Amino acid sequence: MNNRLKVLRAERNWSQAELALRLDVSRQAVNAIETGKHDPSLPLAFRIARLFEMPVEEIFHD
Amino acid sequence: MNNRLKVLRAERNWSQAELALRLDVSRQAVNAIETGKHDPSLPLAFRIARLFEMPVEEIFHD
DNA sequence: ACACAATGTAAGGTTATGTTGACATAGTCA
DNA sequence: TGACTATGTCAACATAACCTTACATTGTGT
Repeated sequence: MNNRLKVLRAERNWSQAELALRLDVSRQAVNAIETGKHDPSLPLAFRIARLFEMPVEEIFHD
Repeated sequence: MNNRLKVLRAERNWSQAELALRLDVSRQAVNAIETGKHDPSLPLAFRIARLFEMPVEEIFHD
């Protein structure tokens, strides 16, 4: 699973810590997703999509 | 996470076993998702969406 | 150069997701 | 009735996801 998290975050000038806070996960969890270490759970993927106000499919691929 | 799997499957007259085959998971995994025992992983959610040819958001809620 | 913020990474743990195998129940059909 | 299908469920297990704590590295600004 590829994702555009890093770009979307950069567009908003958020740090990983800031994003983590908004998603209610640890900064390391955000980092792990961005660096492709693992995929988010479905509920977390939905929280991410809602936060960036776009469909899940526009953030995650493959 | 709520989902419309059971309905979508019924619309196509597929058994859980048939759906499981198409998704390349066990029948029990399909059953567990339908009965709300757990959420699918993000990759599996994408496979489901692709199979039913609709956005992830139209199948899963909450 | 120095301090500090941001990011990457690692170890060790808990919970979630998915597997196989097995069994119970209800419905269908020859 | 007896065989078969679909569904729900359980147990035991493996791996993935996510957590915390901690430390290393990289980037930024004075």
